[in-house]
Amino acid sequence: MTVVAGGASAARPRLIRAINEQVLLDHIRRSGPVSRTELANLSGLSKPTVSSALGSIERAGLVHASGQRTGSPGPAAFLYEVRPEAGFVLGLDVGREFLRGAVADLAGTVRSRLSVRTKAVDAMARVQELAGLATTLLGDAGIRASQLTQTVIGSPGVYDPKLDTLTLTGRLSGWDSPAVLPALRDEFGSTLMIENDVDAAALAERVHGHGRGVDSFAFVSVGTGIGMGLVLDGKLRHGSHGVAGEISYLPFAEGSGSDVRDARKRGSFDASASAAAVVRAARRAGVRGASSAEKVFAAAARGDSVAAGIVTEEALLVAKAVCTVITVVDPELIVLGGGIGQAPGFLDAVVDQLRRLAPVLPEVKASVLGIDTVVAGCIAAGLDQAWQYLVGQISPGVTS
Amino acid sequence: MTVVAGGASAARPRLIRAINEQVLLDHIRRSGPVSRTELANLSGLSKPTVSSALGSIERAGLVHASGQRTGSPGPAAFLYEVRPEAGFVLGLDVGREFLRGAVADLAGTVRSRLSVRTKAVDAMARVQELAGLATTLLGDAGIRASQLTQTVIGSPGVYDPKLDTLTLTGRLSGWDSPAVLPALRDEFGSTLMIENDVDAAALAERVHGHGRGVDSFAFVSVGTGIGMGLVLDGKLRHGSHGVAGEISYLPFAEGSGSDVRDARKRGSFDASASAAAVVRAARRAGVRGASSAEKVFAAAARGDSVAAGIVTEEALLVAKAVCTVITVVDPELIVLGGGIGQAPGFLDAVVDQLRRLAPVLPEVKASVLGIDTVVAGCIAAGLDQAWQYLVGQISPGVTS
DNA sequence: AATTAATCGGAAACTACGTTAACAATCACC
DNA sequence: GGTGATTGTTAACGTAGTTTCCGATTAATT
Repeated sequence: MTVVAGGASAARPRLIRAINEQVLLDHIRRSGPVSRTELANLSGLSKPTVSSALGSIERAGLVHASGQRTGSPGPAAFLYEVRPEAGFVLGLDVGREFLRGAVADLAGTVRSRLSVRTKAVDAMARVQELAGLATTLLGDAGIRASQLTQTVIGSPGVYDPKLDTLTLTGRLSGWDSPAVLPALRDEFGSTLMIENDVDAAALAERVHGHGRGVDSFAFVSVGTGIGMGLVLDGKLRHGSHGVAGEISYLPFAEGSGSDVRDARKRGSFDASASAAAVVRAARRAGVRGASSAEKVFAAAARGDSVAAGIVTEEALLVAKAVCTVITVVDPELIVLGGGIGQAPGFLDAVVDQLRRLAPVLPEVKASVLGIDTVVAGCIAAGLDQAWQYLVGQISPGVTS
Repeated sequence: MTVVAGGASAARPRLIRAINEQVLLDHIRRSGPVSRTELANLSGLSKPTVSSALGSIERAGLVHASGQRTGSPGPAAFLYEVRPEAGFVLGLDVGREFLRGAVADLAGTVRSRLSVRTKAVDAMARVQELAGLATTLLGDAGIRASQLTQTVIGSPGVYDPKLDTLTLTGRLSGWDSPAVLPALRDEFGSTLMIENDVDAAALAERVHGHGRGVDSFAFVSVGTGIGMGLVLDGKLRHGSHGVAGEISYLPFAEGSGSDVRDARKRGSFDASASAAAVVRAARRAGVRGASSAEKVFAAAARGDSVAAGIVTEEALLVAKAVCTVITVVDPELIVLGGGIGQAPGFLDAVVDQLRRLAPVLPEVKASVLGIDTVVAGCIAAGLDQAWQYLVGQISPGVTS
């Protein structure tokens, strides 16, 4: 559906060409190789119009004829598909222990993928490691840096557009220094985009996970840290200061597992509900071998009633956070992710608590995506951006 | 800016006419009486196009020439403005004690306004009272019911589009009965729209209050009940089940003032932070003459340190709710409304608490709108809807 | 009072875009 | 090899917007 927004500006005939080109591209992306006639049926446009618009798109290099379909009566139909080499996207995930990355072409095919353990001791060294990883990825994929249409870095912290800095970077020490952003821009050029890591994971969920076809959902990640990515009306919401979804700052000052030193720095909710908090609480309660949250959950699964109590307590905390999200934005779906969020049985424990707390119970699911989720989300965000850019290049002078 | 949404459909030349007609209408609405030439300059369209499109709009009856401007060289320019009689909107506010309402024309001018104290003892009697109020308002305005383009009722509770019922109606007893909605539709016809009362107030804030020109803001109302209206990207967010903004269900189970009987019915946060909870807490603390929240606030203002403590406690609760909203959606602005929210000094108390809690501090303001806010919001919502409908009628067959 | 300059509204000619209808070319199938 | 379905193009037409030009009108100037 075409929507005319609030302060609309006047439309010219070119606009409708631009819209129709986008419509055709959308269909080609979704349906793979298709013929002109099929595109006419899919889009509702007439055959001559499809031919004409497709011509522009083809001349711009975004699609190409990939083959012919025979077998049916009549001439062999030319099949058109996205030209993968029309653009490349680099996605990078900056974690505290690992750097991960991948290069994908415009069709979404991953051309190279890599994870490395970080040895960097400060922020600038980390920037250099990232640049090195990027070089390796480009080399593996056989791509020159100039061919990159878009680079997306998924990182802890939020980008404040008004201050043009990264803040609230939590466990990634030094990453909120004002020098980091210029250094990154210097390394990766003007096509660089920075996305919060959990927001990127939410985008991956939207493209590859439970969020497919869902208009509004919240991806809640509980693990080493706590965060949320919010997709409303199909668009990721960053917020006016970039802090939308920073639920580690929810004002739940639970006594039990919280650590006051963490509260100010990473948020009081993070301090009481992150993996470290689970371990702390388990140790205090006397759970043996509680060296990690996984082990506490495993103990609970084995029947350790004290550990089970810790797990229930944790489920209550997460349920409160989810309830908060429901009462504020009421999404269609909640996806739980992260080491704790995806732990076996945790989903049911959260839903049980939620039933008591929330005014309505939306769908709640555990993420089925794996370790490369953030990279996948960065790629997805980069592809979106790259498409927008390339589509804008088809017929210059059209402000859509 | 014109935005093409996700699953866009093909565009035809007619679409651009439809867009331009809307653009012209927007300018006429905003700028009052304007000439063709001025419209051409405002919109960027050429004079012949403006003349042609304006012709369609005029023939549809949405605008009319209201006069001529002389004084400058050249022929007198015809001035066009919205034809007020092209549509009428009825807005009604269903409260526990009062029913309020107003009738406005398409230009937004209020033609009649009325408040009555309700005597209804059950939901059906209340529906009848509403119908009576509507009849009086129409009579006062000299309008027939058939001339109403849109009727909007602001009411406690939320409309669940999936179940087609009102729920969570809180203090309005019987209002969530499944018979209410059919009865209302029977009385008010197919143009009836139901909006949550706090959401309506948020819309009023957007049109007449601090929300003017602000893209994303939250209107938080604290008084007899607690609620929020959330405007994101210029649009009111209802949520998938209609419960977006029902912050009375925030999982803050504060011990002090809460009443367990209320918690399940109206939400645990309502039970601990509504006006009734303030009075309960004040009485327990031994504040003399604490018969209403106003009196507790007045005592605090006079220097009663115990009452001041209650007020601080209340400010902390509200700040927690606001902090929650910030961490979830990060709006540009928070507007405090309602009897407690607009109480003198309360704003500063909340901001003080917020500084400690929230990851960022957005603008926070107290509403300056009065008792007719909900009605004004209903009128605003109805006018929007009426415009959409009437614009759709100009050139039939265009799916925008 | 006559002339000048500015402005308004519209008509003519042209461009951009999409639609329908007709058509030649092609291929599977009988 | 004929038949029928299908593909992609061409031609004619309708809608919409733009530029250019022009007559008519009015205030300001001479």
